Amino acid sequence: MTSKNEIARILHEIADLLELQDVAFKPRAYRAAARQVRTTSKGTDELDSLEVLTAMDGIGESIGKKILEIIETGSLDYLESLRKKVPGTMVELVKLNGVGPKTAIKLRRELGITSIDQLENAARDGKLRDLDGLGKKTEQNIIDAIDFFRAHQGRSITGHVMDVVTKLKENFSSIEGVDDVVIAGSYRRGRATVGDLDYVILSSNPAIVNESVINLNIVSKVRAAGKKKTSIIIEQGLQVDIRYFTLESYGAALLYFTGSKNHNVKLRKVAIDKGLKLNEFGLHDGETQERIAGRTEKEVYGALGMEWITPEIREDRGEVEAAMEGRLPELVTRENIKGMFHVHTSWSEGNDTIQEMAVACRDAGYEYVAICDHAGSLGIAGGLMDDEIRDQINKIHDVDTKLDGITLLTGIEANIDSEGHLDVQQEILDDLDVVVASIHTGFNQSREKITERILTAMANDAVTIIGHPTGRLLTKRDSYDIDLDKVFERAAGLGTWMELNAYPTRLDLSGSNCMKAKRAGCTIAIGSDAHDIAHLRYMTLGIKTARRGWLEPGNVANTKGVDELSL
DNA sequence: GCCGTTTTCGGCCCGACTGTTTTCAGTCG
Ligand SMILES: Nc1nc2c(ncn2[C@H]2C[C@H](O)[C@@H](COP(=O)(O)OP(=O)(O)OP(=O)(O)O)O2)c(=O)[nH]1
Ligand SMILES: [Mg+2]
Ligand SMILES: [Mg+2]
Ligand SMILES: [Zn+2]
Repeated sequence: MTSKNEIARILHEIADLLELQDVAFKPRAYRAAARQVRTTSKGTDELDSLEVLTAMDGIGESIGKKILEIIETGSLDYLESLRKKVPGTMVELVKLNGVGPKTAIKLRRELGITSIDQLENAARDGKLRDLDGLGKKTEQNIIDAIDFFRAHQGRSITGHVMDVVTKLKENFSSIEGVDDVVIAGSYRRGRATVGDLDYVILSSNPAIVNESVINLNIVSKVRAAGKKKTSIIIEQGLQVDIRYFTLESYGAALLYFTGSKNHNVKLRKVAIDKGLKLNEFGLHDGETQERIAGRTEKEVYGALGMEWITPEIREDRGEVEAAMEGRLPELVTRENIKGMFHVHTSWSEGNDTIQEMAVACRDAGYEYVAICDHAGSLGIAGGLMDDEIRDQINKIHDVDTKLDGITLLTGIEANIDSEGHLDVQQEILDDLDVVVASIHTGFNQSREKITERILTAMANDAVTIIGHPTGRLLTKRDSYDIDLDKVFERAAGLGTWMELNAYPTRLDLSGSNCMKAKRAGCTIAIGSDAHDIAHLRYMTLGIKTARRGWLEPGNVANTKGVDELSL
């Protein structure tokens, strides 16, 4: 059976191909439908009737029937016919900065160009400058865009840019005439990866400030620089977008630049329905254009009839409706987090001793920490063999007795083998407080097989947490193929916790998967997976991800006190 | 292609910057 992700991928591809034929509005409709399919809490097997499908927002008769065809036959005639009309490589073209659907279509029509390689040859041969609407500058811009695309494509891991974000803020703040600097965009929303960094700068003299900004020595390229916004490239090809605003617009500006785009569009529709107009300068009367709100985000939301919405959930996934009806959830916060699961020490491949890790957790304000080093029977490098785990249990008890102010829990990160069994003696597992069971091998097994491995692992009473349940490594490796709906349902029944692994390259479960897990009735344990005390700070990413999944304190195991854990 | 407590047809968010153009299209945020 075709998975929801695969159906969504097909709908996306249709949108891309339609866009490259200059079809209006349909691409948006297909993308909206794809989003619905990807995020629905219904299982694929429930999507087998037109009634169910068309009941979903953004899915009508036409797309509904196409989804049915995909589910029933595994393919889609409409997609095949589109693929015949538009070469697949053409979607590369619009990934280039400055090249959109109109240009791509023109390039194909006038010069037969359908790939980046062909475009590069034509540009270097000076063939683009004579096209209607293009010129020498555009030709050079396209050459630059191709170079840039090849050198640095892709998004950045949020945990890896945290220091850059702080440094930039300091840089901008120290410029004469800058009154405030706020990081907005996907970073403020707490996404696991960011496409760029977006800053709102408060200033009554943007012209002078902008001059200083583009002359900072961190700037490697100025993409665009105008009176109200500027876009620069800094180290490693990271793009930084800046918008300048004044106080009366500051809230509306933050709202706009924090996004998401879908959230913005939804708010603007709400405004229209009320006879108003929302832009980044404020909320305005539709007729007189008089400003109604704009100084703070709260003021704008309020004037639209809503409570203030926390940035992490501004994704148009029901938060606008919830805010209008006054039923926004109270999301988990750092203050709610009492304990730390899943840290590594020098006993396996961590950098710090049990004692050092425990002290760092205590000083960070946690009441307990579960030491969960790698088990090694499956050949995991640096992992502990059974006798070493026994020794470590004694050591952990030892440190726990001697150290005040924090409780140490014994634990292990055991490996789920290709049959779903764990690579640690059952007797030991039964003794441990916290058993994290993770898949570290056999990623290429079938969806059925991998799902079955996890279900088998969960059937083991000793297992507390399923570690990084999808196995994704951000920007490196996709998740293995797994039926999460099934896993969540079983986990909810058994009381097994799902990990939200807070390590920057994982953040697994993702926010949207946390949301599904919550709806299924699961408890989520935020695991730091720290291999060094310096990694403990990444818990903030884990908490933001949990908030993105609409998790409330009651959904998160770490909010329990050590006596309430019932391990 | 989807949608509708003002609509079943006619909208679909709104604005800044660039490069090309003699008044604005295209792209991007
Ligand atoms: N109203 C409106 N706002 C937009 C649009 N595109 C972007 N924005 C706003 C919302 C975005 O969060 C914000 C920054 O744009 P970005 O392209 O940097 O997106 P964002 O940071 O959300 O994601 P990213 O990780 O950078 O890909 O600008 C748009 O088409 N319409
Ligand atoms: Mg951004
Ligand atoms: Mg941006
Ligand atoms: Zn692991």
